[in-house]
Amino acid sequence: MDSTNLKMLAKELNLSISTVSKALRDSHEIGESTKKRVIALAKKLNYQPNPHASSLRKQKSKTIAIIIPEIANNFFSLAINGIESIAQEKDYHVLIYLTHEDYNKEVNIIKHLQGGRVGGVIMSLSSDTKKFDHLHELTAHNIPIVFFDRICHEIETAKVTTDDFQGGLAATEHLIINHCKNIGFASISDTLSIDNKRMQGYLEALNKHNIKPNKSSVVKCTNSDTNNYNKIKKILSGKNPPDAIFASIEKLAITIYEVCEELKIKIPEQLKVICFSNLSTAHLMKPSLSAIKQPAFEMGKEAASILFKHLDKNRTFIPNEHIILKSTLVARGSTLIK
Amino acid sequence: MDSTNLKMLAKELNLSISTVSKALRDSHEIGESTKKRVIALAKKLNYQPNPHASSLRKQKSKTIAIIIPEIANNFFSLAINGIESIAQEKDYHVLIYLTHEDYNKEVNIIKHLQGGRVGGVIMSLSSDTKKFDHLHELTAHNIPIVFFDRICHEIETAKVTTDDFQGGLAATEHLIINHCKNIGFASISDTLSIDNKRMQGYLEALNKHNIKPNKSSVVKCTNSDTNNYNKIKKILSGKNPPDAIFASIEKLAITIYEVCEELKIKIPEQLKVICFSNLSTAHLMKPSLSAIKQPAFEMGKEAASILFKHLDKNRTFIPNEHIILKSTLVARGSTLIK
DNA sequence: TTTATTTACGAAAACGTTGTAGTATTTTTT
DNA sequence: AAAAAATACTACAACGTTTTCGTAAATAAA
Repeated sequence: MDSTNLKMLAKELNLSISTVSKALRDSHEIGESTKKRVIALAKKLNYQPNPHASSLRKQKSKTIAIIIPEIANNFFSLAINGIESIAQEKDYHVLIYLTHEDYNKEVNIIKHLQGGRVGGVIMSLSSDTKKFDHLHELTAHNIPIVFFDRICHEIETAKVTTDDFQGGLAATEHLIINHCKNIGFASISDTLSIDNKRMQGYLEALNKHNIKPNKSSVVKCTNSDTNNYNKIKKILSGKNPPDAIFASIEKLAITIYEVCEELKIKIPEQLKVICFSNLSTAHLMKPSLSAIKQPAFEMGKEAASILFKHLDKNRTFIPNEHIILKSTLVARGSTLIK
Repeated sequence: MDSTNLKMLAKELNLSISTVSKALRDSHEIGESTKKRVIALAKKLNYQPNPHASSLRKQKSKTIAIIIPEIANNFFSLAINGIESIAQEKDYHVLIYLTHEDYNKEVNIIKHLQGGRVGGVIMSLSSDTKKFDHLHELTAHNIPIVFFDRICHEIETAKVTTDDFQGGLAATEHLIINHCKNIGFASISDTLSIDNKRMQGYLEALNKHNIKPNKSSVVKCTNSDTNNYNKIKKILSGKNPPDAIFASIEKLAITIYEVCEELKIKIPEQLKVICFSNLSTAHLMKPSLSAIKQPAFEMGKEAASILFKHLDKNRTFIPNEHIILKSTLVARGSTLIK
């Protein structure tokens, strides 16, 4: 790291370090001709200011952290894309942390960030996060958090989600309209707000159409794929199996497809499937997967915009605000009446 | 950012800053009882060292950058997963940058990193990168780069790929064995080494089986999906269309599926398709997609391990080394003889 | 007992920036 | 012509660490 610094530029130009620093930041205190000389040499020597020195001095870092449960998932990678697009534009840097749905990892990551490595955080909760002390602590250290999708109501800040209740309602009504009578719901978490909202939408749809919810049709899934596989298999091979399942997340729909393959259950004839999903190959699946598609990219953009807006103004407290973007139902083969 | 720092700890404990600093890093210069006192208070006050100060002083940052063309792609997100798993273990932080296959963005990102924000870089080239000055410059600034998948031969360093030639050979032979006579190749880039290698494997397979390569069967694709769509459509609707296509990357196979849907070409009956892919839903597609599957997660892990090994030893120069991991052919419906 | 050596700490100088508080000039105002 | 203000710079003190170099006191070796 023996790269050019202000000192070297100053010596070369016979100027003081302060003058060079100010010239590069286009201060009015510096004469035009000097500015030009400085900028020319800086360019020639490919000067890049040392970000650590700068962050230390200014006590802020033009860096944010994204904390998400996983990355091999279209929703989250699209959201990252959205965040990154704004970050690149605003000249911010993006650190990425994965919790792998593990509360302890989430806590560790957050603790680490208390040191001031980042100016702010954009995050989506791990599915087994039930306590929020670590998040309170972070905001107490003046590091703002903006939540997207898997938000935390306990923290006063900005939150970006889609209309999950509406989505759950629409998905379930779509199934009802397509003649399903015994509709199951596959959930991922008891605590996650989005999961609850989706389930409430589901229940509301049943209620609206005078279908009384069958308690055994709600499959509480976990982070273990094999576990989920077995649970779903049990339900689908039991007596009085559902004729449709609305899955809270894409991963569960995949598992449902796999179980159906093993059990030779035909989708959509015997079982209709719909889920929240951003799969790019949903339309090429067998059968093509009906989905509630979230504007993942826009959600990322929105969350990032809000965060940067506050960081740029040195506001470390972000008031409560709930941005709700619309998701859209894309009906495909998996819910088709045959 | 008014978090506890060494000064506060020192004052509280009636010790000097140096003593506290040394105690926290378990220096032999400090007595056991003092160490305990310091550590206890640090824990109580939730002390996190300021990473900027530390990086500035030590002239290294426990941070690396991942530079990749895109993220909404299973291969790259799995690779990130692999990198992150090692980073978390080694207590490194990971910055992420996307080039969106744009050479100019790649150059800008690299230039930015010259300031010393990161200790090293793990990257996969953009598909339109033909010049490598920016990369040479970065290594000249003592910031090592480890390449994975889309590697750059011009830079002397470690590179992690799969056996792309073998993969191309295997994929093509698989098609030949399945009675294909007129096999096309869909490429993404003239310059990308992996693409070339895969194509060479393809050509070698043809040669080995005495099939003379049909020049018009090599589709040179770009970064524009619609462009690719049209090119593929043209070939498939022209006269003497291929009876199989081997696509260099997954995205192109998706496009082929889409074109076939429009043209009502049946896969695999009329056209067999195989590609390099890490799609998690390949087995659920219609038809299920035959693929050369790369060990993306392991590639990321490997690249990260090599980089961290050097960084931990303060070696900024990484000697040439080419790690070649095995990819595996997974034959599925899209190449089945019917 | 005297001289080394070890132990346990502290003072101070970096690291590269940025921002405040000067200070000579020059220019403008009275 | 004197006073005020603007211009174009420089010196220096932070920011929070880490590390080198001291240095007393305690212990060991001579």
